[in-house]
Order: sequence, then structure tokens, then C-alpha cells
Amino acid sequence: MGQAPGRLTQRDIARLAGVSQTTVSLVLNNRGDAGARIAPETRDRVLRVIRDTGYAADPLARRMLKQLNQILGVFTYEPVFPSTSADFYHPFLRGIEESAERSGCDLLLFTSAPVRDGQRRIFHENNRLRVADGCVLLGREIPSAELSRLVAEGYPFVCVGRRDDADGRPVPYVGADYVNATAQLVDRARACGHRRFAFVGPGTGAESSADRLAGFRRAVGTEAPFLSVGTPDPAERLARLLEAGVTAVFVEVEAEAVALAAAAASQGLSVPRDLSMVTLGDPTIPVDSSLDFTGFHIPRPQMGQQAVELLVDVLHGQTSVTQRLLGCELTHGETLGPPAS
Amino acid sequence: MGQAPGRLTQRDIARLAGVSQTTVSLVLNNRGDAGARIAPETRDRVLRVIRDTGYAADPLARRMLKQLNQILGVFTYEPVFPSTSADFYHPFLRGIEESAERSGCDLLLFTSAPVRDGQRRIFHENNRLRVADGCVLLGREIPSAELSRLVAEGYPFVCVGRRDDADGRPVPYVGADYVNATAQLVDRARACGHRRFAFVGPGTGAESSADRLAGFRRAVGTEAPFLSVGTPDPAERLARLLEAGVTAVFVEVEAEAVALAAAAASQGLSVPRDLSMVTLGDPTIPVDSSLDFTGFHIPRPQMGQQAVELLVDVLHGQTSVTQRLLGCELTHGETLGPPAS
DNA sequence: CCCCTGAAGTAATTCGCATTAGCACCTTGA
DNA sequence: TCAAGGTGCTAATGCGAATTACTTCAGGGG
Repeated sequence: MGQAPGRLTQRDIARLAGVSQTTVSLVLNNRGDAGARIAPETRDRVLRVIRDTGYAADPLARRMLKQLNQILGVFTYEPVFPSTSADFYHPFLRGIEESAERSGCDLLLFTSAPVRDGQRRIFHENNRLRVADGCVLLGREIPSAELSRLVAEGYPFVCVGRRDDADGRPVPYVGADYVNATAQLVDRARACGHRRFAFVGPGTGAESSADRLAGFRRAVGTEAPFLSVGTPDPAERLARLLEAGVTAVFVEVEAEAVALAAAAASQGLSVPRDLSMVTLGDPTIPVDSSLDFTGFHIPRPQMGQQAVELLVDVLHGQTSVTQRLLGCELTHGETLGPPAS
Repeated sequence: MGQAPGRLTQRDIARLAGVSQTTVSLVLNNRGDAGARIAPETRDRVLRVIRDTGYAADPLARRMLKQLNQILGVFTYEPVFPSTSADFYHPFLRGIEESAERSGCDLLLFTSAPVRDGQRRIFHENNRLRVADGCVLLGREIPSAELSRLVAEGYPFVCVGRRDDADGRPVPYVGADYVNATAQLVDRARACGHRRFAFVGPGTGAESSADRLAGFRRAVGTEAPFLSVGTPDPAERLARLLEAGVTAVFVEVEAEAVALAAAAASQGLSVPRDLSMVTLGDPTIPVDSSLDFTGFHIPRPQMGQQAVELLVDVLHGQTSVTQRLLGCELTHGETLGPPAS
């Protein structure tokens, strides 16, 4: 199936034109210069038959010889189209699609990877990774065991988002520079007059979380309060912050920033007058808040785009640099201002 | 030179397992029954190597021999991820992805199709349709020339959305029954007491437009006013409707319904008291309106889902019925009420 | 002892195309 | 007259996997 019964081949054309298959191929590829030449007369006869029959070369057969299939895999740890994951994946995918289009590649979504515990796994019984020439990996957190195996197998891939080394070997990625972005925001807060800062968020686990905390630590020193999400109650969290004399709080997840701001408001405190707040990246979960948070912008489409570019380069053996960090643009919101005192 | 780094072949597997390439192929395809059998011991050894190396057959080579690859193509006439086309494509794709996951297929997005005049083309120099086992086609309007060619070539495909025959041969599709949905809405309006109806929209071009008008005509008879989009000014359109004594207007595109309602409001007319309005399908362009329109709901995810199911059936030769129409659920909005008089 | 059968596996071929090597037929020039 | 060189074309090969048509070996029956 798939194959039309009467599909034409170069042999058919050759027979019709009274030449060999080789000649047809040569005519088609205009290889007059390279060694073999074709008499104009013959060439015209062949072209004529080709035109009359509407023959077109089978792209598969062509590709077979070139050894690259122009298929790039895209692996996501969840289905991409449901609206629950849409806000997270789509900006990346937009860049990926655009870049694939530019380099003439098709994208293979690994929907065949079975979902287990709400997550897909790259490596499973009968994994089909190698169907693609290489693969772009997408996900907030990627199990390091899977990365190790990919690296060990020498499979060409690029992660979207910075990744720690796997077994001491570098993992190819295109990431965003959360360390610097966060540090810059701290500097800006300091320039505003703030002296006591706090970080709210996991700060560990995914590289993206660790990097934010690292940037924060680098800029403020190590003694600043660090509150993990362990304290789920925004009111209590707020109380602890104020108790510690914090005037500027850096929140990893926008949803938590919103909750904290709400808690502040309910106590008659105003942002940023009584407490400055900074979020560390665009929301991945849609959040409606009237507040325009100060923070930074993650260049998601660019990350996707460059991930594909990097992968293509790797596939062509055209690069040795396999890690790229993109800068984040700071956003001037309304939640950072001079401290009250 | 172009060799994908580390791409394994059956020869590699064979060498590692100490067998011939034939044996590897036989093991992979479970052809123990057909003539050649493999000792369990050998089979395990081969499977072991395959699992250890993560080998997967080259889809192109397999397709050359007319085999299936568990790869379903998805062709869209525009990129799918930009937010401009998101609202239109995503609901379909959600169903497609889900269904593909269930049947263990991967999805190949044909991003390699070059965009020309803001639209992709299926058939172009080097089209790679045949990389996939079959293909789901997505788009409001699909050039009939492309459909004809697909049918003529015997390529397995399924359209999302009803399509007219191509050169007298049926085009496989999973569509929505706009004819009935529209007709039912007319009936409901009649039950409310309305007697003079109008249809606003192109009513021609894409099958989806034609079907809506057809349903409208069937239910009201042929003499009802039909206003094409030729008159772009909502106020003028409104005037003509009222002049014709129309009390219930059926609008194909929600955005135009909104404009019309706004025009009515600005003249002090209220919907539905002075004019009832019905929209014919969920908005494809995001529209913000406080009105909850009466109309119907297009089962987009189900369409995508069933399109994949149908395609899989076709690929396995398990069906002869290649056209399905799904019903649309009517929505009880607030824009249809009894006429004023 | 030889033929037959079944089991287990392999060599050879195929798909459609690009490429390489080489063949047969001219001209030349000496 | 013959090697040298050019011209115009074709046979053969390979890409990776599936399939067909063998081969090889062991055991059993006559």
C-alpha cells in the first residue's frame, strides 16, 4: 500500500526514451559536467518523455543514498497538544517548527512512547528513537539516567534547557541563562535600595530551578533567607519573610508570586511599596493577575529554534560546541520599587 | 560523509550477534511461522543486541519495500504552532495525537513542505509523503488538484473535514455534519416563532461553508435572503436584514456575528429581543464578546481522533467505508429567542 | 547405505536512484 | 598504422531492510 501500482520509475522512462536508466538519472541531475556528457539530442528526448509522463523521482530512493533522512525527532515528556501542557511546550515548538522548516526537515513526534505515571520514557521496549536522524528533547526535568544512556550510545540529540553533565560527559543543550538573569535582578533590587532578599521556590531538582537559586546566591551572598515551597501557606510564608526583615522577594513560580501578593494585599500591604516582588521567568501555568511582575523573559522560541539548528549542525559534523546559553531579557514590571523604610 | 553518526544497520546487529543480516530481519519481523524458523536461543541473542543498542530499522529502507513504519503523516497548510493558527489546528491535533498514541504510531509533521504564498503544498519538488505510512490532511480548504492526485496515486490518506469527490472518486474523510446541524438550528428558530431567516457568510468555496448554506437552504427553502460577505460593513448589513423583515440571522463566522451584534447594539436594538442570532460553529479566531451565542459545537478532537483511526483501518485494509460524518452538538446560548412582533 | 524430511540459517535478489568504472566508437597527430 | 585522447553512453554497484530460494546438518525409515 502507499505505492501506486503504476508508479513510474527511471527504468520506465529509460525504456520509453530508448536509453539506459543511468542516462535518465544523468539528465535529471544535469551531470553533463562531471565525466559523463549527454548529447543534446538524447537529453531532449529524455526530457520530453519525462515531461509527457509527469515522472518525478522517488524522494525515498534519493534519500537512501544520502544517508540522512531529514527527520528530526521531538521527544516531550507529556503529550504536547492538550491545553494543560500547551502553555509550556508551544513556545518552544514554535521555534522548533520554524527552524525545521528552514532546514527542510520533517518533525517526528514520538507519540508511540508509552505514558507511565503521567510521563513518557525515552527508553522502553522497542523505542524508536533511531527512526529519526537525531532528536530534540523537551521537558522541565529530564531523568539523568536517560541522558547518560543517550550520551553513551552516541545518539545525536539536543536538549532544550541547560542540563548537568551526564556521567561527567557534557550534554548538548540550548538553554537560557537563568543564573545571570536572576543575579541581574538582584543587582537591580540592590540598586533600588534593598538589602535583605529572599528566594522562594524549590531551588533544586530541575537545572532550571537550581540555576535561579545559584544566580540569587551569587548576587546576594549565601546568608540570605531561602524559603522552599515546603511552606505552602502564603500567609505564613509572608509572615516569615517580614519577620526576617526581607524587602525584596524572588519567586520562581509566578503562581506562587500571585498567591503571595494576594496574602500581602489581604493584610493591607501594598506591592511594591511594602514588599517588592520579582518573578523568575514567564508563567508556564496560565495565571490571571492584575499585577505586571518585574522579572525576566525566557526566549523560548529562540531556544527551540537554536536547538534544531544545533542538532542539524551536529548531524553534519559541523560543530564542536554543543552547549549554548541564551540571555534572558529583563522585564520592567511594576512590582519592584524602593523599599519602604 | 552524510552518514548519521552512529546509525546502526542490521548488518551491525548481525555482526554483534554472530548471525546473518537475514536472521536479524527475520527476528525483527517475527517471521518464525513463514518458512524460516529461528531457534529461541538465537532469537534471544539477537533481541538482546537490539535492545542493548536501541536499534530501529531505517524507515526509508522499509518504505522502499512497501512496508509500514508506524509513522502517520500530518499535513497542514500552515505551520501549526504559531498562535495565529493555534486556535484552528490544536483541537484537531489533540485528537490526532491521542489516537496516534493509542495505536502506537508516531506522528510526522511535514514541516519540510515549503511555504509558498503563505501556504504549503503537498506536491512539490521532493515531496516526502511516502516516508509516512499514510497521512492526515488538515486545512479549511484543500486544493482539489492535490486531492485528485493523492487519490490517483493510491496514497492512503484521510481528510479532517468533509471533502467533495475528486474527479468523481470519493475522498476519504472524517467530517462534521454541518448540513444537519444548521438545519436543526433553523428548525429550532422556527419553533421559536421565526419565519424570516437570513444566512450571512461565504456559503461557497470550502466544503464546510457550502454545507452550512446547504443545511440552511434545506430547512428554510430557497427564497430566504442570503447575504455574502461581499458587504463588509456590519451596519449596512444589519439595515438590509431588517429591511427584509428578517428576525433570525445565521452567521457562519463568529467574528462577523459579533460585529453584527455590535452594530445592532449601537442602534439600540437588543439581541435576541429585536434580532435573533445563531452562529454556525465555534470560533476559529479568538473573539471576545460578552454574548453567549446560540449555535453548535464542532467535535474537533473527535474528528482528529477518528481520522487517525480511519487511516489506521485503511492501512490495514480493514475497512471499505472511508467517509464518516460526526454530529454537532447544539449549544443553547442566549442569542436565540422569540421574535419581537 | 541412501534417500527423505525438517530444522536452522544464509546467499542472493529486490526496491528506485546516484554514482563509478569502463566500453565502443570516433578523431587526431606522428 | 597505431597510440592518445575525446565523446556518448551503459553495466555494475551500493544504500538498508525484506523476502526468496537455497544450503547444511541431523535424524529416521527402508
